[in-house]
Amino acid sequence: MSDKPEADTRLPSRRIADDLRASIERGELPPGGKLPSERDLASRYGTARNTAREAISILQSEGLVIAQHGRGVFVRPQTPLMRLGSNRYSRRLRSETGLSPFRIEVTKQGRVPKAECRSVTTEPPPADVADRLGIDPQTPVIRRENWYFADDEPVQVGVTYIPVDIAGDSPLASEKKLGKGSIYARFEDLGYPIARIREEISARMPNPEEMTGLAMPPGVPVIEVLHTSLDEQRKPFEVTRFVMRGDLNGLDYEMPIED
Amino acid sequence: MSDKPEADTRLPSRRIADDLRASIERGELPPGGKLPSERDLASRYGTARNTAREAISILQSEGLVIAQHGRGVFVRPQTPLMRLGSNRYSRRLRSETGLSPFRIEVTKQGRVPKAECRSVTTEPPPADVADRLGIDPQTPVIRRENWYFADDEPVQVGVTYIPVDIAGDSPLASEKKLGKGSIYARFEDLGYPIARIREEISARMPNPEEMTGLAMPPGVPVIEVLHTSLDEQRKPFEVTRFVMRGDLNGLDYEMPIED
DNA sequence: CAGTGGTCTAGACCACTCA
DNA sequence: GAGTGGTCTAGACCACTGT
Repeated sequence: MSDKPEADTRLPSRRIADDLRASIERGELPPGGKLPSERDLASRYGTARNTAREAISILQSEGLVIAQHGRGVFVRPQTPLMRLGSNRYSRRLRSETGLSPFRIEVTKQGRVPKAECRSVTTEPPPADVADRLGIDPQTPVIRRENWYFADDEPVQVGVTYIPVDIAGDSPLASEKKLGKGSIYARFEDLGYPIARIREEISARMPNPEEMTGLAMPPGVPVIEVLHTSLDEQRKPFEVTRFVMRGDLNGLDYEMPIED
Repeated sequence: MSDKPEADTRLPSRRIADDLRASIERGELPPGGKLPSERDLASRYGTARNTAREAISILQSEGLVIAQHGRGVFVRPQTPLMRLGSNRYSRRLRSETGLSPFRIEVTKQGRVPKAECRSVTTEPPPADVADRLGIDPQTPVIRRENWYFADDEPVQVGVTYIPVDIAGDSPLASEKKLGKGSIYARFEDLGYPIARIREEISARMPNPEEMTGLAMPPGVPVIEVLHTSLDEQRKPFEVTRFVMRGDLNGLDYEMPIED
């Protein structure tokens, strides 16, 4: 009856993927819910198991589902993003709470924050960092590598580069605790109050090291932020490269229009 | 002789992927260069073709290579990113050049910019947009959909939402040309000079519509920017959601530290 | 036309999880 | 031990690109 039934020209793998995606979007498969097994899908659609598997890998690359060996394939639960804001650097926030914005954000989500300085070394900086610092790429600088966790899950890494003639033998150059307030309180001690920031943002897929280091599920990009701190004379005194899991982090800037 | 030769415990597909990735990183396979064919790799490594194919799909999901049907698999050439900056909204830049920052950036790269307003409608906004505008999600607003191209390649989409009581029957509410200067010149005409902006940034994999609309290669994320324009009383008067190809676009903010 | 990637089949064995 | 995903094989046919 009615229209002539158009043949479904879609490939079997696409058809399975489309059906599953629709189920997810309609909410029939809720976040955290379990998809049918590969063997199940294959027999239901009358295909080989590999074809059902291909369908799932499409959804995986879209970041919609996550497979767990021996358990099943699950709809990726939507964790609310941590919103790192431009107020991250606010002096008032720093002194009022005594907490870093990272700790505030994570705590707000009911998770337990942890930050850890994994290494402090002296070495020549990458070319883009040297450029932002306005120095020669051969000149060694202090390099501090920081890891940030929520409930012991790694969520971002920050690598900070500081010219040696600025850090001197201050706490910034040593592996010991930085002391009260954030790293920017130490820069202030040294006569470099933070007055302006520049943040260059890009998104890309993680490389294998980031994939394991940040325990990234497939189908999730990273956000890379190249941060530069400027003092009142607009002189750069510190550059940090942040790499963050894109499924857990976001950015939130509010700023005046200048000119 | 020497050490006992440790067995290579890596899976065949990983081994092939690792070898190819190393070749790319060493520059033996330069950007734009062609990888060996799948059948080639399979026979070289003594595996089935599917295994070589799996290796390539790993590199593809890392955004390192791009496959072209009937031609081969190629190392993804690195196009320089367009850096959209906070100066995007600068009044001075607007009046000095008469060009939008998008046009300036694309032209700087030796490509031909094109912007096109694809539709202007009136409808209820998405929940997050209504929230930023401080209005009820049921209230219809003006919706303007803009597409941006470089050399006729789509690079980003922007969907702008404007409360009806602000747009009125001004050019903002019609499909006609907006006139000299950018859209912000029109808001200024209406008594809404842009004084501050808020930009909320996230990264994710494209959904199927974005994939086709922006002609996205696999293994490339999108950057989503939820932009809010505020007037001198910090009243929001416009929200735009930008979705940009992550392999062609980046952001560049410079701002003062407030407080 | 030959060569390429895209999709699929029908099996197989392994590693992991959970009752 | 039953059920799950992870990997692999050895084929097949198709669609697309080049000459």
